[in-house]
Amino acid sequence: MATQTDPTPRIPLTRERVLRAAITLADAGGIEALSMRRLGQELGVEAMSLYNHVANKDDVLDGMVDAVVGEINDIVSEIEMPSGDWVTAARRRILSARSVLLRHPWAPGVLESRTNMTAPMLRYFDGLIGLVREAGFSVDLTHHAMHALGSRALGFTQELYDDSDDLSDEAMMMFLQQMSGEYPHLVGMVQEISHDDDSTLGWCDDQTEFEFALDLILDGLERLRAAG
Amino acid sequence: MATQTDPTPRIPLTRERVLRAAITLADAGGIEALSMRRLGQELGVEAMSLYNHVANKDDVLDGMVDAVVGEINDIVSEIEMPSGDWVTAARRRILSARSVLLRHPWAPGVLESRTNMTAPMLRYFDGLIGLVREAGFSVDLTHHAMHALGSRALGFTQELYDDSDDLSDEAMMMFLQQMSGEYPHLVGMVQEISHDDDSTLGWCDDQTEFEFALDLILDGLERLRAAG
DNA sequence: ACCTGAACACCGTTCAAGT
DNA sequence: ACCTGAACACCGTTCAAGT
Repeated sequence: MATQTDPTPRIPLTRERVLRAAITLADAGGIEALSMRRLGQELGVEAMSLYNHVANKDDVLDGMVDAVVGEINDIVSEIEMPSGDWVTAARRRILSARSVLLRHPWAPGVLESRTNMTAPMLRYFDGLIGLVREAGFSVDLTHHAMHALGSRALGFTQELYDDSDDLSDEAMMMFLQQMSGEYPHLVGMVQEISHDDDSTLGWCDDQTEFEFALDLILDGLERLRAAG
Repeated sequence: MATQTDPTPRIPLTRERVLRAAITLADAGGIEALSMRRLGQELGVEAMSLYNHVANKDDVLDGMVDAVVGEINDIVSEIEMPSGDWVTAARRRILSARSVLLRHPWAPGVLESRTNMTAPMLRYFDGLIGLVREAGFSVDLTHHAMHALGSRALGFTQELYDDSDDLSDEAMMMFLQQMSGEYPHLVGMVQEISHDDDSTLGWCDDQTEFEFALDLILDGLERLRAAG
């Protein structure tokens, strides 16, 4: 008898495991799929047991964000930096951060709902600040730069319009025809753009638009740096 | 007898009144203070009665956003436009939009949570698109410009860090001292900036930072237009 | 036509009770 | 030390019943 091991020994619940399960849940079903009860269920435990390892749901969300930003920091720290070209260096960091966030679509929304900076975020921004300071940015310009980049520094911007469930091409054309009276400039733009493009899919390439705006800002900042 | 009017005749419930009450509630207590039950209570009615005038809570949120964007459209349509200077014209529109949103602090968050464009938003963007097209923007540059501005076109950007409940000056200095080892660049920046500034209040002026980023983007776009 | 009360199916969180 | 069951105080929403 004595200490015969259980046939399926229960892995002990830890904060780590809770957060990992929460991220998996959110990755798969979106953030609205994440409830304390569902999370407990996923871990084979009652929801109330979770409170032995996390303070509350906000603590879970904080932990999830920290894990994702930690993932970003891991990648960024391995990037080799071309010295003397801060624009390329910053660009690489930011696009790397973006690639991580694309795997966690819920992360931007949760990130924006947290108002306090946590250690991993401080670390990320400390690195970016160091980069531009080394490139000769004044303290003031550095400060403005961080605000101008905002969430874009971490690789995301909230889109105001989601074209993921857009109309078919024919339905779209009919819709535009009807709307051209009220919104002539908008409809004109959409029609011309979708005409140029052969793709049946959405007419906005988020990656292209993100990079366009990023380059616009980085170029502007470089101009201000050079002007002194 | 007959139709003697009630001493306090009840104003009939309408969608309009429901939305107005919802906005008042959110302006005063934040968006988390808005529940269907609280809203009914405010209107002297059971929560369930609201469903005779709005489809559901999402419909309420949609209506609230439309009302605010409508307010923006009203102001923007009255602005006189200096012809031939699209940068100034766009700047005025956007800062006007911002001034409206500052009176409805809940609006940015709700705006971002809506993924479908509604009539007032389409109208706002149609106007902005018309403005830059008239200034000689190509269709492609116009499209990029709208994405680059993003929510900034409507006068807001989500800040990643809220310094509204910041530490006192002394506490801040001690905190920075402790953190300078881990985040040397960040701490260095904050220390230098707060040293330059006499204000005891938060060290970031949101309005200044918003305008800096806006001008950076507008100038970049103007450069691309001119290069053309 | 509009409003209500009761009910349903969910939340996050507490607390005393179990082992 | 950790987990549980019951309970509390909230949600949004439905539906049959009232007037």
